[in-house]
Amino acid sequence: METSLELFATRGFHNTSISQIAKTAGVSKGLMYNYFNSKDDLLKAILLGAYEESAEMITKKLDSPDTPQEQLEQIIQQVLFTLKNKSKHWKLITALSFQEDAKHFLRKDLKPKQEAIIQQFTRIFKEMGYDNPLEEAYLVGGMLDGMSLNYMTIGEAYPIDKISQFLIQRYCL
Amino acid sequence: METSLELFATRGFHNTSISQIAKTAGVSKGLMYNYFNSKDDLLKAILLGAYEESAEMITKKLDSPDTPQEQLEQIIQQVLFTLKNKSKHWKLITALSFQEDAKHFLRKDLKPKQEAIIQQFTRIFKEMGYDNPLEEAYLVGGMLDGMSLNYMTIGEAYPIDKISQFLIQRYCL
Amino acid sequence: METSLELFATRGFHNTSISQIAKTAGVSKGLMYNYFNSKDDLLKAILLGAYEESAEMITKKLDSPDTPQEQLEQIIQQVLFTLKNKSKHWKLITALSFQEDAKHFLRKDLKPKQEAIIQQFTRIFKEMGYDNPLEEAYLVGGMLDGMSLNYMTIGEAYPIDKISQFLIQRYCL
Amino acid sequence: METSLELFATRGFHNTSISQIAKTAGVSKGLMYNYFNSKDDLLKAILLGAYEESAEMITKKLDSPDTPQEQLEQIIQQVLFTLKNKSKHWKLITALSFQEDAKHFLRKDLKPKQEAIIQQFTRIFKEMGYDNPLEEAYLVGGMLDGMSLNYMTIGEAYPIDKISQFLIQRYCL
DNA sequence: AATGAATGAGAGTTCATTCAT
DNA sequence: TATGAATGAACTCTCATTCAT
Repeated sequence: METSLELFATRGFHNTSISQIAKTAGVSKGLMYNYFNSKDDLLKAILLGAYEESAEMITKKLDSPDTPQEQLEQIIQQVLFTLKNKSKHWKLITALSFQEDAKHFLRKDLKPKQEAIIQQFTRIFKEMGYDNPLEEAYLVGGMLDGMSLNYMTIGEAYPIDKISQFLIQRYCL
Repeated sequence: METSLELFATRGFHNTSISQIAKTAGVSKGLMYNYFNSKDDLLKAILLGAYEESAEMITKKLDSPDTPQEQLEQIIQQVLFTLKNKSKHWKLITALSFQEDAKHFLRKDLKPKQEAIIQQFTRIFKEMGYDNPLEEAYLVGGMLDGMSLNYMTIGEAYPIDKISQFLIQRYCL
Repeated sequence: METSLELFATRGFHNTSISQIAKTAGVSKGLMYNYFNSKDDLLKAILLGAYEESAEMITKKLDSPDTPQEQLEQIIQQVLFTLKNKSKHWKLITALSFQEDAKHFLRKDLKPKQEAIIQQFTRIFKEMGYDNPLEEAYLVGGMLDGMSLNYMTIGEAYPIDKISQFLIQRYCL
Repeated sequence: METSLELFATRGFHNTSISQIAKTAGVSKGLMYNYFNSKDDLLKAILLGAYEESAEMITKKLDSPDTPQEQLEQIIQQVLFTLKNKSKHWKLITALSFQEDAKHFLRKDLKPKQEAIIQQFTRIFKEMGYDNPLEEAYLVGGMLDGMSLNYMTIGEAYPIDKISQFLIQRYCL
């Protein structure tokens, strides 16, 4: 699964063959089918793992008792941390979200998570006294998505730390 | 090329066969190879077309003699307009930017365009008297990217007009 | 289709690979899929051909205006002729009738044909004044089936001509 | 072996995997290879068992001291009994007899048995005073084969009891 | 005696590409 | 210019068989 994630994320799902995965992982092609019924099955297993590992990280600290500013900062830091540590998971998920056939599977689980984050943002901005908390939430949410997109495609060449630091300074201090 | 773009964008490059394109376009498989040396070649031709049609739209009005605020609004409107009218182009480009092997080709042309926009933003924010014009430019640029990402994957369910309106109101009025 | 029939009939459907057929027929594996969507499709095409060519031969002369004895002889001769000239078709069909999954397809077309023959026999025996025409029909029908079975599996070593001659002499003279 | 016979007869040899047999029989795949060197070996063992159990049944009562008519009836009854009680064995054997590569193995043992029956029939018909005892033997033998074929492929829908009863009445009473 | 993880050859199938027409 | 029959490499997947335990 690790090798698969690695290859799926860097070369794309359809661009990665089972043979390739098996050879890279140092096992036989046949063995893969002892653990996963199909290539799609393997993908699903990886995505499920990604959800449990990453999506949870993003939402786990949201109900802490801090000030709205601190909460917002925590979420941003959390997104940043997840993005850096689980970049392959997110790269894969984002890439798949462009494929019509994979969408159905992703939508089911991905959408609620996204909406939960937007709701958190909205609540926080409301507590911070903003006039249009929902719109502000969408702005910041979009900002984080855009930041992620750039980091995922460009990688370390994208000055993610400086930007996120500026974002925090802008909204939380 | 039109049919190819349509299919590549909705079904994915690897998920679309030459036969499929030919049949949809109403020509023979063989004829395609009179105009394009390979499937990759066809993709490159489409991407080049996409650049000429879309990327240009984004940058064309930047040297107009308006106020910085008006210039910023114009760029945002331009991005919005392009996103809506050339959504297939951008969907394809963005989806491909996740694949390591396609990156080389894209990077070459895509990066300068992106940097040009960031520079425009930076100049504008400097003229508007912002303290950290570069960082501010990255924020707004990221915001537009995030907005685009959401629109490309979610589609009309994403309230792109309301959000972009709010963005303009926030920065330009 | 000719090569496929040959191989399916002698080696069995599951025992014959597409590669084998293609190589024997002197074409590429890929070409097979220009004409047949799948191996099953190929089999169906062959079986349909078999029906049109053979089953028809068996029933075509049944409404001739001869005496019952002559009619019976004609049917027997027809079966014999078909068996000898289309032995591969019948070998394949009979072999398949043992496979649970092929049965559905075969039953649909095969059963009516069989019943038609039994009915012809019954009518003939009734006209010939037999006491139990239906039972007699089943006997002769079974006899022909058994004769076919032996001829299909043993081949020329089975004295089919002598036996059918005796059968005719027994019932028709 | 029991499970294998069951599966081979109903689903076909090539359609039945070792895994399937092992799972159905409740043992491990590996264990099967402690008792049989290969899948072919397993098939041979089953076929040998089939011969010992079934073919013997058919011939065992032939040298009884009854009248020819009674002997003939006994053989027919025996075939009928065997067919009904060992239908899976015969189904498998008959299905295999269509495959060129299995033939060699089957021919060796099957042919003598068949010829023995024909000889018995011939002797009986000679004792009964028939003019062409050998031909008559072939007719009745073929009749039994045809009856078996129909019963094996159609199953209970084939009126085997009525037909065999009529056959007995025809020749033995 | 018994297991099942592991292998690899080979199955059916797809598809980018070529080329005679 | 235009076709589509033909190819062959590569794909996903299956399964008989082996072997360390």
